[in-house]
Amino acid sequence: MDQSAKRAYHHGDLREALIEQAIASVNAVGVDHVSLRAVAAAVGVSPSAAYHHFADKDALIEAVIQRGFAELDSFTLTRVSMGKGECNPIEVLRHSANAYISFAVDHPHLFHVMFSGVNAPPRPEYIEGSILSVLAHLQSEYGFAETDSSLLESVLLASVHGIAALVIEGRMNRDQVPAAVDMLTTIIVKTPEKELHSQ
Amino acid sequence: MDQSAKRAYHHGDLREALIEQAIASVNAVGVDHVSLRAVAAAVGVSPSAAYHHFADKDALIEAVIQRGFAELDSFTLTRVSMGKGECNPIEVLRHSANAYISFAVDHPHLFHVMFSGVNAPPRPEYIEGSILSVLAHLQSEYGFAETDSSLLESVLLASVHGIAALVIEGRMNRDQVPAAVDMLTTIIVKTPEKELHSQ
DNA sequence: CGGAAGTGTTGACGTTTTCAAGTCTGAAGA
DNA sequence: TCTTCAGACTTGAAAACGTCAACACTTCCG
Repeated sequence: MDQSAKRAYHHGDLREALIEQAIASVNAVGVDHVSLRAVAAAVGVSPSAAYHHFADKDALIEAVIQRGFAELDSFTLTRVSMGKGECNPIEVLRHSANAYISFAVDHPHLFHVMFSGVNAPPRPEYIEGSILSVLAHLQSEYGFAETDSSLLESVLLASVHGIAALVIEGRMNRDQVPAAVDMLTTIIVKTPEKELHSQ
Repeated sequence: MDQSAKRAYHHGDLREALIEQAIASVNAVGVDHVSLRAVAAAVGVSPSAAYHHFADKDALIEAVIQRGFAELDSFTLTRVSMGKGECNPIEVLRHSANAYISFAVDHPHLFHVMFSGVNAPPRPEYIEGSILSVLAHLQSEYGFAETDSSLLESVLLASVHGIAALVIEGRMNRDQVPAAVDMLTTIIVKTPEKELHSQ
């Protein structure tokens, strides 16, 4: 039996195909202009077929969002592990940040849906891992207080995310990203802990 | 003649009323669930009436976005000028940043549409003004190089924007915002310029 | 072999954006 | 004052959308 032959009736893995096509559509025209009917048509099934795999359109979009986070994660991870000789945690953070921003800039519409929740469920995010490793490094090197760690982590994450947003909107040049990331990380590393409390 | 009486046929300033109602709807349910028909009905006109004032639905949303930026600006501005005795530029920046984030958190849906453009036209943003004043202060105090100014400005703006995004999504507690803003500004102020180039 | 569960289709309902065609109104000119 | 006319609004309908009930095919398991 030829398992690669297209079956006329049963698709094989329609759920997967719908998600894939929906991601492509989101990337192409933005989530506002994605229609279930068009996605189904592109995959070659009737609009109703999707309802055997997703409760409604929102459920499909939610699947797209989850897939987006997974792709962001794996993209950042492979980009970081490519420069494998690198052990300096600050350099690792820089690579993570640059990868995160690259992904955002290359998939602006997908990135936008991913962060469109008003009180979204928690998502995986690899970059947090590299941030934490930098903080650990700083702590052993400069003796940062534990209490500041979570706040500093948030500020770092926010800054990286914000740079991505700025670039997507065309308010910051893409070429400036590495310099901005360097500046950000440098600023943080070069600030001794006691300064943080002596404002 | 009673100019406050509602005219049955001619609305008076339908364009304005539509924008106002559209902003309210966006704030209430998010842009995805705003319909032109509902907006028109809420204002008391037929759906087609809107097309005498806007090319299409997207044009109305674009007007909402512009209005959103104007409101963000005026909100930030009045919040800053309330603490008028304050002359320390760093404190002014902190107030600006906190106001910016407050606005975002209080109008999450509006904030989200405002930054949904992929290569958006330039928007006014007051906070840039306060950032610039801080940079000027830093330059005279610590002798920052001019070349770094625009980059540092972007990083600051990005960080503030990113904190707002984090809070909206529920990944950072609202109470932590002042501490995060303090930390961010402190880190930047306490970093002498030469450190920036000695990575 | 036979039926049940799963997967896809058809056709339809209600709602949406959008537009062409028509109606009303207020104001300007005779 | 009367007429006229451009602009503001309505009506009605076309096309597309999300969604669902009812039906058809296919696979798998007993």
